[in-house]
Order: sequence, then C-alpha cells, then structure tokens
Amino acid sequence: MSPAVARTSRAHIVAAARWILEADGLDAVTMQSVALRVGVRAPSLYKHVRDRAALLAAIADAALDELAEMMTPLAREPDAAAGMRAVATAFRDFAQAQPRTYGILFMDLPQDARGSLDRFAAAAAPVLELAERMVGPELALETARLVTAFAHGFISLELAGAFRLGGDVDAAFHHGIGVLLDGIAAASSPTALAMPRRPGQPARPTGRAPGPLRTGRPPRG
Amino acid sequence: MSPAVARTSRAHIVAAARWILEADGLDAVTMQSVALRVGVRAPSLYKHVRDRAALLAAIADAALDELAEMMTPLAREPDAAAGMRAVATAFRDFAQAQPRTYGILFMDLPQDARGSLDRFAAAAAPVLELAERMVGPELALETARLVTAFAHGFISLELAGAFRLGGDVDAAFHHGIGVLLDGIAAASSPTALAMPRRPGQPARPTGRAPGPLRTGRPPRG
DNA sequence: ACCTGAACACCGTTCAAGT
DNA sequence: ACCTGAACACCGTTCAAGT
Repeated sequence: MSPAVARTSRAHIVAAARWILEADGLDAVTMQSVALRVGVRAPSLYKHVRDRAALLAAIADAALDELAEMMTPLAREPDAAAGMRAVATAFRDFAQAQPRTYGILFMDLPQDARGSLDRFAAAAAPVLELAERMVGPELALETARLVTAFAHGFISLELAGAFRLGGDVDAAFHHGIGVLLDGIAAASSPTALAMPRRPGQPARPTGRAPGPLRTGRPPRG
Repeated sequence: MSPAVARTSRAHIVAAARWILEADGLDAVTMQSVALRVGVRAPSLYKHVRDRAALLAAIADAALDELAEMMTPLAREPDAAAGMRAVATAFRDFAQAQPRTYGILFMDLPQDARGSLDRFAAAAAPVLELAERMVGPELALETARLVTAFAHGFISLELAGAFRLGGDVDAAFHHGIGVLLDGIAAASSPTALAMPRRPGQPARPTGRAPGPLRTGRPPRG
C-alpha cells in the first residue's frame, strides 16, 4: 500500500560511481555495477540520474566543488607568487590522489553545460585572483590560463604515463613552476629584469598594474 | 576453391576508424561502423586488429608518426627559441585540425605500450633538442617537459571548452609561449637578467652549458 | 588466408506492472 | 514515489563453416 520509500539517493549513487571509477576505471562504471553497490537494480538509477553521461558529469561536478574548496583559502597567501605555487601543487596533489576522477574533469563538455562552466569558473577564481595580484588586471586572464595550462598539461601527461622515459618528474614540475613564475614576474614589470628582486621585496609591483606590455616575443623571421 | 583474397588491410581499417572518429566522435567508432566503411563484416576486422583498443592505439600511433614528421624539420631553426615557438604552434595547429584524434593521443597507455612510448620519444625529440640548445643538457629534459606540458595543457583545455569564459584564446597561447621562453632563457643564464640580449646575440650561451642552477624558487614559508 | 553468419555475454535504456 | 523484471537495440568478441 505505502508507496515505495527511497532506498537510495542521487548523492549516494554519485559516490558509489565515483568509488568504482577510482577503483576499477571508467569502463567499470556500469549502471549495473553502480546499482549493485547501491543496493538497487539498474533501472532504478534512472529515477535519480538522467543517464550514464549525466552520472559521470555529476562526478565531475562534485570533484570540481571539492577542488574549488581546496583552492579558495590558498588565494589568501600574502605573497601572490607563493600562493600560485601552492595552488599548482594542491592541484597536482588532488589529481594524484584520485587520478581517474581527475581524468574525467576535462572531457568534452556538452555545449549546454551551464553548471559545469560555473564550477570551472569557481575553481579557477583563486588562480585568477592570484594572477591579478601578480601582473595586474590587464594580463590576469592570460596569466591564469598560462599557469592552469601548465599544471593541467603536466598532470595529464604524467597520469597518462608520458613521462616514463626517465628524469625526476617531481623536480620537473617544481622547476616548471619556478620558471613560469619568474617569466610571469618579468613580463609584468620589465624593470625587474634589470633589478633582481631582493628577499624582502614583494613580487607584486606595489600600486596599480602596468598597462599591457609586449612580452619578449620577437617578430617571427 | 581459391582462398579468400584480402579485401581490406590494416592501414585501410585504421584510416576508416580515424575518419569516423574525427567525423562522429569516439563512441561512433564501432567495429560495425568501421567494418561497414571498409566494406566488410565486423568479425573480419579481428584478422587485422587484435581488438577495439588496439584499433584506437593504432590511430594514435599513426597520428604520433605524423606529428613527429611535422616536428623534426622545425628543430633545425637556427634560433632555438624561435624553433620552440614554431614547434608549439605546429602542435596546436595539429590538434585543431583533428581534435578528436588528438584527444586520443594521451589516453591511458597500457603498461606494456613499448611502441607508443618509442613514438612519444620520437615526437618529443625535436623539443628536447631545442631545449638543450636553449638551456644546455642539464636542464634540457625539464625544460622540454615544461614546454610540452604547457602546450598540451592549453590545447587540452581549449578543446574541452574550458576557455569559453571570454578573452582572446589565441593571444593567451602566444602570450604564454612568450612568458615561458623568457622564463626559460632567464633560468638558463642568470646574467641574462641583468644584460638583456642584443638582437644579434644567440640565445644559447656559446659553449658548453652551465651547471644545474637554482631557479628563483624561494623556500616556502 | 581471409571472410561470414550465428551465437554469447554484456551493455544502456524504456516501460508496464508492482508496492 | 520509487523499485522491479522483462524486453529492446546495440555493443565487442568468438568460432565453426564457407571459399
């Protein structure tokens, strides 16, 4: 008589799918395997999730929320460059802790993925803020994209096993960040090239940011 | 009586699969769809290809070969920094011309993927050579990984649609390369910071490379 | 030596029927 | 209101049988 009471929930389902993803890989995330883990039959999942693609998107959304939560406090670091380094490192730690979940974050976003784009924006906000403090508003977006691209690219190649040809991968990551931040600082204030920063001196040019600058990119050939 | 003559070939099959991949996406690359396009039935494909995963790996291998072929001549550019810029740009052009094929290049490599790793090495060789000319042998590998990570990360995020929040994406890519190359040049020869390079002067310190250097990475906290 | 139809196990998804 | 079994269309893959 009593209408069936919910034996699971969307959050429960997403968590189960994520667990299976991390444990056994993307192909193992099956409506059946998820249902089994949740104590229900596969068709029931469709009461909580539109389809498998939406389930995977929900995993990505949850992970992006956690990422944003990890990133936000790091933006409060007084030294913007140090904050940027911390953000990049935290990003990599996150990816290494749950590589398969990470591998799902940047899959083709459907053209209508409003929610996901908002989450991207939220996760990217701390990077953007730190970038603005480093180079000013004019170059902030490009700088944030530079750091993000490096971090994501490095992590992605590392997880794919493209760095198996030798060398210290950890050292390469930190070296990369160091070079990146030096280049960024140089691009924001060309005078810093001639006057290397003293220990006490902040990386950020004190007041408002300089206007857009030519970065040392010579005209091609 | 006469034993069946081959009505297709491995190369033909791989090309067909690649065409479908680029046209309709990864999910559309079905043993049936590939067989249909090749004029054969699905089970026949297994005479030429171990399974679907091997078919996708063969697409990646073919693409990596083409990539290596495109990269190699660029390494001969006399100005190593300009060569590096050309390599990064060519890499991005390649990805934009065939985004879904690109998206397959860096999928989880099976632990035994000897052939693929060799191809990675071949495609990476020009970058490594240019990096060595820029910073010397000690930092060459780390520098090559820095450039590769940035380029791949940027392309990957761009193709995933993560850069849909505004700004000039092309400009961001070129800006990023500029900053990167400046940072790399600075890391290789700290004196270059105080003495900006004159037009005629080569980027590479003439003789043998300097020893390993501390890049301007201050100790945390 | 290669191709084929038939078959198997397994997907994602729908839906009418239960409670 | 949620869950279920049965069913459907579609996968990847195997294999005995054809030529």
